[in-house]
Amino acid sequence: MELRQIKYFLGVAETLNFSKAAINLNIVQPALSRQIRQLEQDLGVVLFERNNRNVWLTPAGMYLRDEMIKLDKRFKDTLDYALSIQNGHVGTIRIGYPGSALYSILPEVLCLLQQKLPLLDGVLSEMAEVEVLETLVNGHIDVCFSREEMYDHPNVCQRKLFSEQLALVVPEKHALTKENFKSIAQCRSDGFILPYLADWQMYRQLIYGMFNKEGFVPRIAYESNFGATIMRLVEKNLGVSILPLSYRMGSSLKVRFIPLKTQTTLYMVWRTDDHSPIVRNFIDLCDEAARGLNLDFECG
Amino acid sequence: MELRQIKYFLGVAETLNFSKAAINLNIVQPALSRQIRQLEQDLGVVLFERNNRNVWLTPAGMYLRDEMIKLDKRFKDTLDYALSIQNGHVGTIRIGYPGSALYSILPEVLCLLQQKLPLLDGVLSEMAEVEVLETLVNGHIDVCFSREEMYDHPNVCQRKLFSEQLALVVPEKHALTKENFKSIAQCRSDGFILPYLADWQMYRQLIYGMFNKEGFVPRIAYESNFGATIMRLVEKNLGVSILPLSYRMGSSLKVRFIPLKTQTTLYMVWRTDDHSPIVRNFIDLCDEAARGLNLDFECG
DNA sequence: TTCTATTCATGCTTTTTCGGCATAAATCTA
DNA sequence: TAGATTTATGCCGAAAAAGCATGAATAGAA
Repeated sequence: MELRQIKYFLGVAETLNFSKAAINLNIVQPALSRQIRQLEQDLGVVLFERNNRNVWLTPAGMYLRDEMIKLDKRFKDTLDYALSIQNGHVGTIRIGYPGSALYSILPEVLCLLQQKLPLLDGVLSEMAEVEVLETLVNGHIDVCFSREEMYDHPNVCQRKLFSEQLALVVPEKHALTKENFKSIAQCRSDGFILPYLADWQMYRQLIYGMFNKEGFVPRIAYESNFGATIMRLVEKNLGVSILPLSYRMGSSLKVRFIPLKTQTTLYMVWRTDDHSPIVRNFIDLCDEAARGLNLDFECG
Repeated sequence: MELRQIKYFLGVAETLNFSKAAINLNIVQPALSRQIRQLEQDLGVVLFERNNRNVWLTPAGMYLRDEMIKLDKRFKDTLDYALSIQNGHVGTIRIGYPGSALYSILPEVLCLLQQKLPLLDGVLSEMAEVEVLETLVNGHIDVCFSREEMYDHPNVCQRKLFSEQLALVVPEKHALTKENFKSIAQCRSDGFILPYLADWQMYRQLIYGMFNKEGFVPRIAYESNFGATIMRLVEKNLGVSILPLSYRMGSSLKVRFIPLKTQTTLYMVWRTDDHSPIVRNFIDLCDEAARGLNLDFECG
């Protein structure tokens, strides 16, 4: 018994006429008659009652017709789903990200994911920038966002998503404003609230490079890897900070963002040996999200 | 894509080894490799990752393996059920019977039906003996029980099931007992309660033959086609009756059954042109029930 | 390292199956 | 009764599948 014969059976069951069914099935009538007879022998079930003039279904034939139509549909659906799995449209992707991705690319990516790959589940893990790489390499996540360059790392690949300005974050009552701002050296006497940054991190060099250029060493009032915490401390007059400008989007606190010249870049990172189509699709999705990103926070 | 290829796929998925799977499938390994490759091309889905040494399933392959096992089971179940339909083990049989079958063969038949053909639904219609034949011929029922001989009827077939004695039914306080009973002529002065019997009915001839033999014409007090009604009237001293002895089984009324010599035969009847396997199975079942019937009501 | 055994893939040949054609047999219609 | 329609059967060529021999790669043992 073969699927071809079942297809033929359904063809005959539809027209109840071997000649016409044969035409629909693109074979000649004798071939069809033989295949149906073969099927009946294999099954041990008489599907059609027929004389030299008429054809009709037996009760068992009617039952089989109805069931085979259902099975055929389920079969096709199953194949479609398997194709979706192969194409990376179905499954789970574990995403690691530092808090600084939360107000820029991440919501856009998740919206796109919902729209374009609704069968793909995203599992989100927020973590400090310093943890991101190790978590990825250890296989606890599949992709991550990072502000670190790691083009020379052998086990991971990286792609630039977008750049944005850094901003000085001061309490609302602070004397410094966008208008009177000239240099962060004006905050020389303020305490700084900065994320904990390891020596090897490029982001650390980016931040501290700014201080060096202006010729002072900032006083560290507090360290925190969580933007929300940092902004709250700034609001409470406990210091000033430097954060990516997109943080402005998620804050209703009484703090002021003063854009700086310096840019920070967000990257998308994945394991070199991970050829999963899900990861590939997700990277493409992030690319698309980054291209569509509106970074004009001034007007936001 | 053919069922053969799916069978091969499941074979390889089980062992993850083309050579061993080929042995299990009774083909040579190159043939198996080619068929799997063909299947992968047809589906557009890579089922196995393989190098020259190892084979393992892709995610899509795992999904398809699990789903195909389920589909295969459902497919086989469907074919089994179709075979049951063909063999008359599944469906509905409409059974007509006169009340006099109710205490003898019918319960036995229904028990056997439940045991041996649990997927066969019996639809019961009690009706007067005079209606049974017409209802059958008109196609409102598929089989019926009857006490009439109709071997010469062109449209129906008939088979004898069993014979039993007739009995005189008298009120408990009636003077006549098994011991002092000699002839129904002793009831010459009693009113008789008999079913309505058309002239053409053999059963009528059977009953009235007894009266003729004893040389008297019974006085008909009441007519009823329902045994329960007749017995109740007898209990209430409104007359005596003649019924098949098996009625004793279903009665807790204050009536006495006095066995007579005369026998009555119950037949099973069906339409000549009805070749349904369900009817055939049911007839066989009734035969079996009749053979196993315990007619020794004396000891019951 | 080298040899052997195992495993999957490829090329060629044989066998089986399937489809096409001609036609028979049966039945309905004019 | 003749013609049209429909299913079944016999025969043949084409296509597909299986078998066989062998190649290529690799893991494991000597």
